[in-house]
Amino acid sequence: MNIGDAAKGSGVSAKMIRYYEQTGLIPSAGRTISGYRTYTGSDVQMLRFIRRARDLGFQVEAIGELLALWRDRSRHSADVKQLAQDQIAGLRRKIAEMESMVATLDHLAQGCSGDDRPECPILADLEGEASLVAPACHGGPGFNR
Amino acid sequence: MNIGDAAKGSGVSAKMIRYYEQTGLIPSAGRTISGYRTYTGSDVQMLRFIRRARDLGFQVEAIGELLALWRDRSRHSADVKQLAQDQIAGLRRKIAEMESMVATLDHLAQGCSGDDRPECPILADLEGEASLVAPACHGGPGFNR
DNA sequence: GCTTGACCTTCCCATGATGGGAAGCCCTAT
DNA sequence: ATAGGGCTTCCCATCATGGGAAGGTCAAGC
Repeated sequence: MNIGDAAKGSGVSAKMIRYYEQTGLIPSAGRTISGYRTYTGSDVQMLRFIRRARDLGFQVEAIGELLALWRDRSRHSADVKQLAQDQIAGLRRKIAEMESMVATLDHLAQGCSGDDRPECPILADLEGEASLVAPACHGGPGFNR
Repeated sequence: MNIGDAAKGSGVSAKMIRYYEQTGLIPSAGRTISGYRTYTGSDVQMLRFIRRARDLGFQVEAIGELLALWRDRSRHSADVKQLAQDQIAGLRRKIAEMESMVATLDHLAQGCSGDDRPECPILADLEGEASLVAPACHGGPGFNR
């Protein structure tokens, strides 16, 4: 089948299939005499594997390792598990970062009247007036006055 | 002061200061006769504002809006709050996505023996065998054998 | 057979925020 | 005057993805 069908069948765009080939994530596809790439059912399965891994947030580099393990019948599941756990750890780290941002923003937004007055603890905080909770102040530390 | 001092004082790299100028986020800095950019204390304060906003995950485009509101003395705090809440919503959406990935991965990893055997529900899932929990197949659940 | 439209190819460019590095000018302290 | 560090611009790279142009190919319908 042609690249368009492989794309439809796998959920990976034709652009990305070519990109994956170019970067070596997947082997070069066969070609027709006229130069069209050809794909088999198992190629589509591999592409679907890749798409699922992407959906789980794996970087392309890690997907390369996953594919290698997938193809290796004498793999140790411990190696796969390790990749998954690294991925989990990375995601948890990013989640924690973002949760910290949300906490700060939420805190600041709650202190903001949100009406037509200009005073705003959010801007005051960004300005670096004081700590996270810096009230609209403009006159020194207001948070324990 | 020169760009290096502004960078040190604000926590924004010289590279990024030039980039922000180039993209119009900040106005063009003054120049000495010989072409060096010059910065004032309030420029540094603006840069610090930008860096804090970045630390809260705001995209540069949103920071432009925040800066405009910051400079606008007749702003309505409601507009600032709206930006903050949009940011919170965006972060929460990404967090939810990642949490879903973690949940799936965690689930799969727990079903993986993680030893020297090749069977692995993680790969089986990526392969698209069945549902999230697809056990190492060819013979039923292996992880509680 | 020829046309048409859909598909394929390669190549270049763009994203967003950031860094690296080179070539060359400037400034200051010795 | 010379050395060193800082500044300038310009180009390139990241990472995964898409857009689009120019041109070749294929299959269906007339």
